[in-house]
Amino acid sequence: MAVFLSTYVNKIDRKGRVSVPAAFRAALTPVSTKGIVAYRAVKLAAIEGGGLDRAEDLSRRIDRLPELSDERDALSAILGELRPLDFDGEGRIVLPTDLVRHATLSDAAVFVGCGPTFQIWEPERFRRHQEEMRARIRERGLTLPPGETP
Amino acid sequence: MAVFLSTYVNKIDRKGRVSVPAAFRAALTPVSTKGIVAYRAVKLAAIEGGGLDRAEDLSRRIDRLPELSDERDALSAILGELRPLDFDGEGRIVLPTDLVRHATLSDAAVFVGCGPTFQIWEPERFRRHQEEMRARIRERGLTLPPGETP
DNA sequence: CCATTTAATCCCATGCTATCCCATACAGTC
DNA sequence: GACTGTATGGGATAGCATGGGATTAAATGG
Repeated sequence: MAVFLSTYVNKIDRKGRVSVPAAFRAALTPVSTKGIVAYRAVKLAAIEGGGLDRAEDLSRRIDRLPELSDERDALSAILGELRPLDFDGEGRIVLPTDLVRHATLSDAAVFVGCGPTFQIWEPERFRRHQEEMRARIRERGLTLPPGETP
Repeated sequence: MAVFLSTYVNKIDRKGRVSVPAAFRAALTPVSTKGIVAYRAVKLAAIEGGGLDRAEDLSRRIDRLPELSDERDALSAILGELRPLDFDGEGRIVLPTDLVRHATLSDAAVFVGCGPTFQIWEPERFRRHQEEMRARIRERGLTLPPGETP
């Protein structure tokens, strides 16, 4: 699966278009070179995105939850939020207005790599979020899960 | 995994390029000879770096945490900080401006081997830091744990 | 069912920046 | 003292982000 790293800031033009960073486009798997999927982040004022294959992945994972469970009902609602967004000839996407509102985007968008997914933030909001996360790691002494032990 | 040792001082040219010490490049594992990853050190005014395989490793370990968990949200913010930096034909990298600012670099960079990772410092800052660390060992009477006994 | 307006898509032009490529200096080695 | 590899500098080039029209598709109203 694709791995998104690093952070990029791109402009949103008056038509609502943004270039997806070339590095992110290059990271997409061959099955999803035509575009990405985007949806409102559940707990953050940001847009969450990933390759088109992520839709399938999410669907499969939710399908593992017990049927008729509240948990499943809630999480499967995410699937309805997924927006496939195709690139134009220059590797740009058009951000749907409701996603723009959810992330309070105006004229610039920060693309943040999160491994198998990425996030799209309003610059100032992202700066604050990043500081908060850094502080949380430092103060709570969060540590990484260990690597594989075969 | 790669092992970085010793200390090297290289110049930063007006384009922001620095040669990664040949010894460090040689220490990289075959899977990551194309470049390195760099990120702001969490507790120091320095840049931390390692092989590209380190990024994959981090991503894989964070991906083990359940999605939508607070812990994952915090730790995945680290991935956005990771900058994959490719070598040019001469083994140089270009340091992103925000990393340069974080480490207050200007025209020279000190590469310090720290085993599986390395650090990049502004020369004068590094000198002070080094003295401080030596003093801490002396004053607090810090000791090394013994080696393994198989 | 057609006409008119609106919105979305495609296509090309531009400036910038990062990347490539070659050229030089310098040091250690044989 | 010639040679190899490393560090460093600078010009040329290609890729990328961005902006603006033109063309097409969709939505709305008659």
